[in-house]
Amino acid sequence: MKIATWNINGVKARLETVLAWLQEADPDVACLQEIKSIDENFPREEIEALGYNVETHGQKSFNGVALISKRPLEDIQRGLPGDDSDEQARYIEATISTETGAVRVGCLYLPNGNPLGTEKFPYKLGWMDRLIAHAKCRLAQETPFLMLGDYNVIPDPKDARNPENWTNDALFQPESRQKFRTLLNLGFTEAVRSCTDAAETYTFWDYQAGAWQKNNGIRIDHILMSPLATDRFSGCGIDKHVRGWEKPSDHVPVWVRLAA
DNA sequence: ATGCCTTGTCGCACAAGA
Repeated sequence: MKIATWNINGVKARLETVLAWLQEADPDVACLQEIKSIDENFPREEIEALGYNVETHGQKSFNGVALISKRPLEDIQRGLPGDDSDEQARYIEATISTETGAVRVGCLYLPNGNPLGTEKFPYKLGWMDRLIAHAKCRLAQETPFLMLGDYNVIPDPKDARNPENWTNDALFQPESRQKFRTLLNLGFTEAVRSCTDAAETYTFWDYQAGAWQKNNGIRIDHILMSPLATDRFSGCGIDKHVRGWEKPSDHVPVWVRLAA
């Protein structure tokens, strides 16, 4: 079973690219972020035509997440618990049943948090606290659980080509990295770093200043697996070549493979 | 560098991203 995550930066502008990638990569489940669409405008028929079920949690203009799966998506949960006043569409979760049991999959778009010194950074940290609380809840349950998405956190200096350029950025603040470690230390395995220690392993390259051509990237899209999910983990990858396609997103897909 | 691109918006410049 192949489960992927990708921040597509706008489903309207990226539909042809998304369809091309789905046909090439053939994931069983895909978590999409930054759909930038309300649910009613999401191009569900085009994706259903490739054999997928589609569930969205969108909003106007910004943010928005979607879960697509060849198998049915059950027990859909929209929004991250812990703050009823939060109107930003950044989380959707569902259960997928397989021949060997169910997996619970959370698709997340963690707040960017920039610029520092505004209300955006405490919103990011508060959202991470809510994610930690929710993850504890899921770890206490029997179903294998994965959280995939755009975490907007550079975990380590080696996860940036030029870490010194990020010292005043919300993605690389000590508080952001600390909370990411707290989340991991609940008992999750981070898929990509469990596969490779290779330097220059990135998932995002800015559109500006030739970042892609210079390989000036960062690694901010992550897949966290609960112990029961990790037991079934058999491999992972980053579809870096997609960044070189026409009209690319600034992020590329990241995926894991689980037994059955 | 408050810059550089890209997307979406009841557009004709601006907000937001990272």
